[in-house]
Amino acid sequence: MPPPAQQGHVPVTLKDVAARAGVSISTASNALTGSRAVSAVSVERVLSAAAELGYQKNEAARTLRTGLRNAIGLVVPDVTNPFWGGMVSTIDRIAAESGFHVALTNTEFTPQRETAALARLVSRVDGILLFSTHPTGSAVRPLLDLGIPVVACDEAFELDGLGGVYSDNEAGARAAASHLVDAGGSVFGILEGPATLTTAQQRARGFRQGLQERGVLTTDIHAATAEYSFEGGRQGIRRLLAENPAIDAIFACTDNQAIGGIFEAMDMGRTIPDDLLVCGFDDISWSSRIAPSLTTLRQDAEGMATRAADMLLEMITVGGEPSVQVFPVELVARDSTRRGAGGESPVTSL
Amino acid sequence: MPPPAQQGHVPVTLKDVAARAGVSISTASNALTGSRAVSAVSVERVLSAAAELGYQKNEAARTLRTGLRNAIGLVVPDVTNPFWGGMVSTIDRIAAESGFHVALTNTEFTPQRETAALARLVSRVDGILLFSTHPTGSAVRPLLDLGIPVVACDEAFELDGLGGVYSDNEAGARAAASHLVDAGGSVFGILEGPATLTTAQQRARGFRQGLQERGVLTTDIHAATAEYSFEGGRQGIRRLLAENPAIDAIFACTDNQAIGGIFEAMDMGRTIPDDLLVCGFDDISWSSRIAPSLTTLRQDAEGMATRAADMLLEMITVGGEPSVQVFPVELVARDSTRRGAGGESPVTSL
DNA sequence: CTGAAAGCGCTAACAG
DNA sequence: CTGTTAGCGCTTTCAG
Repeated sequence: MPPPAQQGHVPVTLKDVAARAGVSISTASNALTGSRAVSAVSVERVLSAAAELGYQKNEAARTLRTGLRNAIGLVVPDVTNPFWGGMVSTIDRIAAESGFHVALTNTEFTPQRETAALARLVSRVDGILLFSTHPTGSAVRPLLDLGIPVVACDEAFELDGLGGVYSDNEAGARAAASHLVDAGGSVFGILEGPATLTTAQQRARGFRQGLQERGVLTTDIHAATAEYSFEGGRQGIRRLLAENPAIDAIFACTDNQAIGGIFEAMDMGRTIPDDLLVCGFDDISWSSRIAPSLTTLRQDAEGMATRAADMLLEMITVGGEPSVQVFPVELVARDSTRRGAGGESPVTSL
Repeated sequence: MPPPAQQGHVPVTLKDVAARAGVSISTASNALTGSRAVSAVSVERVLSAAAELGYQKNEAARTLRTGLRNAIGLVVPDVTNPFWGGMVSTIDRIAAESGFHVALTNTEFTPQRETAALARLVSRVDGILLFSTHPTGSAVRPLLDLGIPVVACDEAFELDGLGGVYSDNEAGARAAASHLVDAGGSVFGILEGPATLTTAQQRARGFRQGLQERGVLTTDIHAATAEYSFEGGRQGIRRLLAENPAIDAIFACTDNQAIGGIFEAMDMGRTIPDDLLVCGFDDISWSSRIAPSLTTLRQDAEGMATRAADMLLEMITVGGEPSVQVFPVELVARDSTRRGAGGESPVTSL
């Protein structure tokens, strides 16, 4: 009968396992990793020795030797927002399937935390998935020079050697403009996002372009800047409507803003969609739940997260080349822009 | 003039820095870490050499030598749910302040992913914050035996040596019962959670107790099991109301369920709160946004996350003892249980 | 205050 | 198929 399994705080090393199995350290290692042929008997003995001792591979030692950390860094602005939360969930699942773990940093939109996270991650992960809110080359260039694969996601980031996975924000926003004109809008408000966010810039630009194409005059377009949040939307729309009471159609850069805006507008006595049309961007799950349900541009969050994770893992494991991929978005028309008749939710791909 | 800074994929080691600074490796190390007194001149030379070469400390080597990983594992069921998302955000902030990074795993409520995550985390982190949905000692006991600090959070988990941070679920649910009776409920429905979740058990038990204390007969209490999600709530309430149309008050174990339930009930033609009173649990941000706003039991998510992270970091860094801490919850009465007059949102601490 | 050297646990040559 | 051995880069004795 074998002695009792190793307990307590003294770590069990490969040496212990080898000794108990009566083989050399390298045979024990190879039996465990399978990187070299080992006789069935030895494998069996090593495996049971490891199990009896409760052996746990020391990842730090393996990393030091091989240079592989089996970890990816994930830098996002706000996991509380279901748009990013869902992507985090997808990425975590894919990483886990490949045996990678995810080192998460939530920056809360601050450049300091983003920069700090990047610096901290350098020597701890094999690659980084970056949802940047302050895309400065100076923080990312060094990573690339160090040979660390980086894939930017959601927020566009132009840099040589950087992978990218984005939505077609401009096309989506143009479609929003056209849809709001069709729905009966005549004086327009834009709830823009913070200036550092490329998604905010692209969506605002696309929306203006779209209105212009439909012949709307610049004097009938008003804008306010607001945080990418429910509260940001409330405040933004309050300012917008206070300064320009004639506004009868609003485009918000995110659903969170749009929903905050809807609630604020209703509190101000507006009726949606009759007094005010509202269109968001993202299609978070809550958008179809609130009343009135929110017309929005659906991003393929799942698809983008999957592509970004796959691209990064390929860059890490087989030296895959970074590429830039743009995902189409689709207009989901709901009650917030549907005057008169109710009905189903038609979806238009762009 | 010094040669150009090191670029490219060849990693810069401490040896390189020491050579360039003209000091020994140990002096370079001490200059960087400050663990031993070093002359001002040497410090200066080492620091500038490190900066010029773009030196990045190799964390794996440091970990191998010191045994410190400066990482905590965070295992949660669903980051998409703002209740957990918010806690993840808080924990990440606190960890980052102490120089720790967070290895996140999203289990999506599956025991396999939880077990796998725990196994993968053992040799990669200094401690684990566990939001378990399948609290089995067999997965956690080994971690404790290995000397890895573990703090359970949200879902109660009884095990020697395990830290714990929980809400007082029973007291909260009792308060919900009393509140629903006061609000005019007479036939009650419970939207229970999955049986493996201790929060679900505690809340259901507390609610039944509370009803009993108020003299409600067992025959007037009906229950259905549902996932902790919006869709789970929809389905659960549909079954509940189909089988027991007399139900006029519902207690859901989570706000997500409650909100799904409200929407489903309204789709079924019920008016809330007049036909049906609804009370949730959590107080996620959306609960105050929907119409009718949701009466619920507010958990101190921020406080719990802070306490859990602090406790874990103390256990890791100064050998702090694990303890079990229960946070009070408070009833937030809103429109979903307020028949007749509208008004503000009174809050009752328990 | 500084340097030389040991060694953390593992993998991957390099011999058998 | 197996064993011996040389480090991966760092921190930390141990000697000056």
